[in-house]
Amino acid sequence: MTNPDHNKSSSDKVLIALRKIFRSAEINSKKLHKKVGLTGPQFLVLKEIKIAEASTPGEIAQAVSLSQATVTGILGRLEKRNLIRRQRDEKDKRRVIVSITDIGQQAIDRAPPLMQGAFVACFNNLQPWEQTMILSALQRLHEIMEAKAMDGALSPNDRRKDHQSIV
Amino acid sequence: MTNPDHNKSSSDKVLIALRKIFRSAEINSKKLHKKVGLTGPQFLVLKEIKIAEASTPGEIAQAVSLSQATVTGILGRLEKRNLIRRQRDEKDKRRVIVSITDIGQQAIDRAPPLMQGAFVACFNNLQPWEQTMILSALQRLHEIMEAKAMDGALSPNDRRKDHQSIV
DNA sequence: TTAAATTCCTTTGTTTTCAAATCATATTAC
DNA sequence: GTAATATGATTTGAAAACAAAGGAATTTAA
Repeated sequence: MTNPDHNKSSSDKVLIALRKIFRSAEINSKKLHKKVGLTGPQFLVLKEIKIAEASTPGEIAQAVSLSQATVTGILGRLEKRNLIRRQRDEKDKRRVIVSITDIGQQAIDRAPPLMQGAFVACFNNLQPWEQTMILSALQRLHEIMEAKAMDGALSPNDRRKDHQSIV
Repeated sequence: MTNPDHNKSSSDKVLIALRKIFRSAEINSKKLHKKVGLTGPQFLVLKEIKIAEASTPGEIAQAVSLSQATVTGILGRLEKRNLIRRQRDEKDKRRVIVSITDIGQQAIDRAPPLMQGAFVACFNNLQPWEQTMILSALQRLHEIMEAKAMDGALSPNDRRKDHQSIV
């Protein structure tokens, strides 16, 4: 049967764990969409708009770690459903000011209990030290992956024949 | 002046950290595509086909933790470029046997040093305790995200149930 | 003051991803 | 032996994600 897990290196396991996490997140996002009407990324962006009062696509993109192009797409979907509005900044007409509508407010107020239900609850139930540990592990991992994204090729000598790169 | 960490909760930070990791992986995948001609998922699937000698879309999907539909899509792109071939199983005509071609072999042999080099190298340079910490944090996180409805549990290895999270 | 560079957003094109619907084939039940 | 069910793959439809190219507006430089 597949997935013998033995003879896998530590880094392989990390990548596999990441894949599973992403998959869980993805599947859950779809479920939420059916249940609440908002996908994970939509919720994330909408929430950012709410707490920032008003913002621009670029700022939102930075805040949530998405590309500007991606945010534009999400914004389009949110706008089509009147959850947000876009207005050209009068002072600097290159900029677009994004703000949340009443409907958006309601959506975001209604969503959290459902959204955060399990994950946030579970996570918050962890001991503080464990929360901290998870967070710093993720941040460390991100550092490593950014380093990797930078150069691309490095040690060609290190040719282990097994497995699984790139999440 | 966005993103002064606002009033983000610990779980928010975890989700953001995950987003950043995912983003790094995504960006890296695109770079690799330009350099090697294979995206991360394509490499992953192709490699699985190689080591499994021959397999079916369903088995591949399980092995790499992707849905069958997703694998079908990737397979289509790989087949179009003659990196793999598909043949109907004569015994059970519902099944499709996927196997790697010579061209696919070459592609996969050429890719690995570029694909894995940096991440694996960086990760392996960490102290063992740090590797362990990262891995267990990820596994813990995955548990949390998958937590819920552990009712019957089909097979011991394959537990996909109900999840709730965002990212 | 006009031309060039920069900034900000959107558009375009491709890939990845999923669920749900669909189609064909197998297996089981009656 | 046929009808119901199950299984495996694909198609469809939608969202997400990126880079790269494009259009407008602003800022800088000449």
